[in-house]
Amino acid sequence: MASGVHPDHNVFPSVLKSSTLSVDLRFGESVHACIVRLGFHLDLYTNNALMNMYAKFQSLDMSMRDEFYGLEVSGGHKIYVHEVLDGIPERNGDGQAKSVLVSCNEPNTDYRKHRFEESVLGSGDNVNLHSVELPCSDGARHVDEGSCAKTNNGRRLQMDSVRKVFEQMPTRDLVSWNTVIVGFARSGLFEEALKMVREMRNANLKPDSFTLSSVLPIFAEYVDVIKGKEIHGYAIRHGLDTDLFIGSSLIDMYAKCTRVEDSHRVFGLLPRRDVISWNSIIAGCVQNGMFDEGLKFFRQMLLAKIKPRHVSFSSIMPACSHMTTLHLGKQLHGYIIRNGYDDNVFIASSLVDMYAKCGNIRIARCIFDKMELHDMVSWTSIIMGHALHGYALDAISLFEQMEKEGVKANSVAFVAALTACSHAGLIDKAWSYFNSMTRNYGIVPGLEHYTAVADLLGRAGKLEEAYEFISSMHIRPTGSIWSTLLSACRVHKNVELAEKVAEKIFMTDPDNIGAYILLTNVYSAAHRWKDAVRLRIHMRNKGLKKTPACSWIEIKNTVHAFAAGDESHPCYDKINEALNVLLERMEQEGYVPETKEVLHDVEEEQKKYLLHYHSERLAIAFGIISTPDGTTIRVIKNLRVCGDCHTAIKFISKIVHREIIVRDNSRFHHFKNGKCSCGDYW
DNA sequence: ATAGGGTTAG
Repeated sequence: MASGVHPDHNVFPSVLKSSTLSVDLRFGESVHACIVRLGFHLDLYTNNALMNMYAKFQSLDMSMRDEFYGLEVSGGHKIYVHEVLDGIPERNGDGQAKSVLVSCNEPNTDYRKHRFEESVLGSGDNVNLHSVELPCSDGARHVDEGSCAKTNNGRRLQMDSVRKVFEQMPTRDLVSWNTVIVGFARSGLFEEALKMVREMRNANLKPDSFTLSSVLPIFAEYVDVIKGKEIHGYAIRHGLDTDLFIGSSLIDMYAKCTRVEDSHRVFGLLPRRDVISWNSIIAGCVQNGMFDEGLKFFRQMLLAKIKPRHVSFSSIMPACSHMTTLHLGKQLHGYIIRNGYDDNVFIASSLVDMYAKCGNIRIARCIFDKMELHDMVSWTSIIMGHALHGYALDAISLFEQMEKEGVKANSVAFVAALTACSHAGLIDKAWSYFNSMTRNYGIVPGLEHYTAVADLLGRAGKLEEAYEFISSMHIRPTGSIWSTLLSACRVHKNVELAEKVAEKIFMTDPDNIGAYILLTNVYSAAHRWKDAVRLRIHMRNKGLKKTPACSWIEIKNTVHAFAAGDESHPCYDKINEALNVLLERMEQEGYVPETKEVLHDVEEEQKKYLLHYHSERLAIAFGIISTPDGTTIRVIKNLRVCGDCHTAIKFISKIVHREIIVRDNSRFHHFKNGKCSCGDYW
C-alpha cells in the first residue's frame, strides 16, 4: 500500500483538508501528530492548513454534512475515515496514533475497510498519501457527531489549538493571520478576532479581501454600522468594494443594521452576482420586513439562471409566513422537495412556521414529526404554531417534550409558551412559565414576554392587574402593549381604565388610529354617545381616517378580499342569498345578534344588517358557496375576532358542518360544531 | 493553505 516515497510539503495541506472535511477531530489530531513526527511542524503551508482544520472543527454543523460525500485526496481517491481505534495523540505532541479505520472509493471495487497500525499514514515510515491505494465502494461515509464541537466550550478549546499552532510558527503570512481571525470570528470571540486584525497591521500586513469579509459579519452581529462603514471605506480605498465576498458581507451587514437601502446600493454596484450575493439581498429584504421586495429579488435570481440553494429557501420562506400566502409557500415547498432540500433543519423549520402561519397546523405538525432532528428553533416554531391556533395544551406538552429531550428553551421559546397560555386563559401556567424563565433560566423578560402576560390578564378581565403589571415593567411600555390592554377594556367594557390607557398611548403616539377607534367603541358600548361623537370629530379634524375592517379568503390561488357591506364582488348576489339563508338558520338555532355596540344613530333593523354584512361573514359565505362540502374554510380578518363575530361564526360552523378557521392579526380560531378551539378567550 | 448568505418573537 505504501510506495515509500518521502512526503514533500504539499502532502500535509492536502491531507489536512481531507481531515477538515471528515468532521473527525481525532483523525485530524493523529495527522497533526504525524506532522510533528515527520518534522513538518515548521512548514508555513502545513501550519496554515493545520490551523484551518482546528478552526473548522468548531463551526461544522449538521447542515454542512449534506454537502460532502467523501474526502477528495489528490489522485482522485476519496478517503473515508471510519474510526480511530485508540491512542489519541496529545495535541502538538509526539504522535501516538495507533490505528484508524478508513476506506477509499475507487470504481468497480467492493466495499472494504482498511486497518492501519500505528497511524493513518502507515507504521511510522514515511508514507506519501498520494500513492496510497485503497479499493472500496463509494457508500462509506463516516460522521462523528461527538467531534462536532458546537458548544462554546468546544469552540474555545479548538481555538486554543489554533492559537498554539499560530504561536509556535517561525514565520507567518497573510493566510496565517486570516485563518486565525476567521477562526475567532466564527467561534464568537469577536474581540479576539479584532485584536488579531490590529496585531496583523502592526506586523506590517495589509488586510485583504479575506480579512474584510471575515470581519464584516462581526459588525453585522454587533449592529455597528459605524465600524461596518469604516470597513466599507477601507474596501473602497483599496479597490475591494466590488469583490464578491466583501460585497455579500456588506449587503448583509447593512441589512442587519436595518440599512437596507445601503444593501441595495452595494448589490447594484456589484459587477457580478453569485448565489450568495443574491441570497444576501433576499435575506436582507425579508429580515427588514420588505417581503414583496424579497420575492422580487428571488424571482430575478431565478430569471438570472442562478440555481437557488438551501439558504435561498430558508431566507425567502418567512416572507410567505408573514404575508400568509399559502399558495406561494406551497410552490416553494414543491421546489424544495423536488430538489431534495427537505431534510435541512433550517428549511424544515421555516416550512413548519409557514404552514402554521398560513393556517394549516396539521401539515406543519406533519413536517415537524418527519424531521430527524429537532433543534430549538424547530421546537419553537411548532409550539408557537399550536399556540397561535389555540391548542394551548398541545403547545404546553410540546414544550415539556422539548425540555425532556434536552433542548433548552431560550427566550423565544418562552414567548411561544406564554402565547399559548394567553390564547387559552391559563393564568397560573403563564405565571409559572414567567417566573421559571426569570429564576431558573436567567432570561430577562423582553417586551414580547410582558405583552403575552399583559394580554392574558386583559383577556381574562383582570384589567387592574394588567395595568399594574405593565406599569411595573423594567422597560418602558410601548404603545402596542398599552393597546392590548385598551382592547381588553373594550371587551370588558371598562370606560375609566380605557381612558387612562388611551392617555398613555396618546402621550407617545398622538395619531394612533387604532387607539381612537377602540376608545370610540368603548364609549359606544357604554352608551356614552356624546364622547364617542366628540372623539370622531376630533379624529376628523386631525385628518385621521379609519381603515375599514377587511377580510380575505384564498381560493384556488386567488385572494378574494371583502370589506363590510362590500357589494363589488362578482358573486355578490349569490353571497347575499347565502347570507340570508344562513341568518335565518342561525336565528332558528338561537343566535341573537349583539347590536348594542354598533352605531347608536342607526335603526335597529339597519344595525342587524350592518352586523350581518361584516367582512368576515361575506368572506365565509363566499367560501361556503365556492368550495365543495367538507372543505375547511380559512379566512383572514384584520381585526380581533371577538364578541358578536365570535358567536356568529360558532353558529355558522354548526349549521354548515364545516371547520372554519379565522385568523385575526396573528391568532387562529378553529370553529367546529359550534365550538371554538380557544374557548371564549378572544 | 484562508473568506461571504439561512429558520423561531402578541
